Amino acid sequence: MASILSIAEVAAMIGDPARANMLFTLKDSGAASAGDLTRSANVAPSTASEHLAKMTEAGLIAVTRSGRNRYYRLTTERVADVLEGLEKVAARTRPDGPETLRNDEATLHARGCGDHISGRLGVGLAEALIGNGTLRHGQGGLTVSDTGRIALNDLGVDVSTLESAPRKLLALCHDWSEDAFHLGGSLAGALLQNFVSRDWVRRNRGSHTVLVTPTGAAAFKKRFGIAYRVTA
Amino acid sequence: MASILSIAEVAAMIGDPARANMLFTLKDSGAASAGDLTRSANVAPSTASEHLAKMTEAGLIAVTRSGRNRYYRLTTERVADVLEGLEKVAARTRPDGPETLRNDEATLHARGCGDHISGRLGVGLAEALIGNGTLRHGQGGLTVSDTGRIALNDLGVDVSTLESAPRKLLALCHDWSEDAFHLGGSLAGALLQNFVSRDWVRRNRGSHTVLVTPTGAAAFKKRFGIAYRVTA
DNA sequence: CTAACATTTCGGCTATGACCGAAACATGGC
DNA sequence: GCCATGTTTCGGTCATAGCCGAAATGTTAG
Repeated sequence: MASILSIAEVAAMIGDPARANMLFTLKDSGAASAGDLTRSANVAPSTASEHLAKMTEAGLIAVTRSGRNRYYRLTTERVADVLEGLEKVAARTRPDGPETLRNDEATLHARGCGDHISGRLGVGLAEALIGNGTLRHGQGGLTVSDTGRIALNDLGVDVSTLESAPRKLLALCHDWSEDAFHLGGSLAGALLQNFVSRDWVRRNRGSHTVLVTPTGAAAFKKRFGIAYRVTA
Repeated sequence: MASILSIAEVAAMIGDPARANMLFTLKDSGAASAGDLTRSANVAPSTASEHLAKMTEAGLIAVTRSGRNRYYRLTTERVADVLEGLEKVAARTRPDGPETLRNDEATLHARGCGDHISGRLGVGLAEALIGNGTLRHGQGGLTVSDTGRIALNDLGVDVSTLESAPRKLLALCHDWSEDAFHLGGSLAGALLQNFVSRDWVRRNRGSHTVLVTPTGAAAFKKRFGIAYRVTA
């Protein structure tokens, strides 16, 4: 019979988004290297290493070495069972958790020229990506720079694939709500898919709006300098 | 499909010892009042109220009112399932968790006159209970004072029941390890049972020693002024 | 109506955990 | 042997969660 304290410690191990991400990656894939899990959780290697050490020490995961790589896996099926159980419980509680940003801070909608990210996120993204050189505003319109191509690929957006499609890659559209220009085109759509898969934003069913999560707000601020305030 | 973030939030809800205590109390008993859960978790009413509000908001528990009491219960069987799963996982990981106090700081053993709590805990308890008036050192030996009786009952130790048993209620025995007197008798045994159930101490299998947990160290310091240092 | 009980709210305090960059260490490829 | 890659360690920063007491609020018993 485990004590309340040790049970709480196991739950707390799962109770961090980065660690939870890693645990689910391991549940789904069976095993993964420290590098894989670092990218999956989107944290610094040092952060990932510390989390992996904690989960190993807590007995949730086990490690084997293969060359320079360390491969991790869940220690038992019971750990996987707990993750599934938590997933079921989480699915039945409030879908956006106790703390969310307000609804109308980012919108997604489809128009003639493809997906758009409007609102503060879309405008902020447009400004950030032009400002940091990812996108270039040239004579031929908006284009992706060479270094920008690499950065977007690192983020998980394959620019070449998007370019070979018939849809327009990039567009700047006037955003009446922010009185500025926001991002449109298939790149905007791909970015948004990426943000959804990272749980930076969540789609609102039956609406074009998306919800920026606290994790997303932190990521947008850090990566793109887009500031959001947590609201009640 | 719940997001990683919402799953981590559910797990984090369980990942606090006070909240976990309340959740398990509800799992075992079906329903309990806020006051019951406050005592169970051994926190201040304000702390308990805040925890209950969080778990309610997170969808883990639900509340109904009856007069001045608020009664809580788990919202679904899935929550109970997760708690059981966590219990199984915790039972198979390191039983004393990543951080414990050293083994030899308290010992429990049975002698001719009944249970003893020796070592620092036993000596500290004896001193504290005499010092705060719970126990009186009179001509008839060591006795429980009237106010001490109430205090012990509040702690969950039923002194009357112990007194009606044939075993010796109280004894002071010389503790060679601390060169002082420690507590013995059925009251010592009942206190120790109480501490185990609160996860303030844990028995070491195959040994008379017990382990003082960080929670226990905090409680002993606060309630009895017995200082422990957390060790590696 | 008042006192007692149950519970909540709020402001404040403190410990701690997550995060990271830089440096160090381990391993493999050339 | 050197360089690149993967990973860990360590010192430091900062946000936040848990805790509480005091006061406030709600309900009931007398």
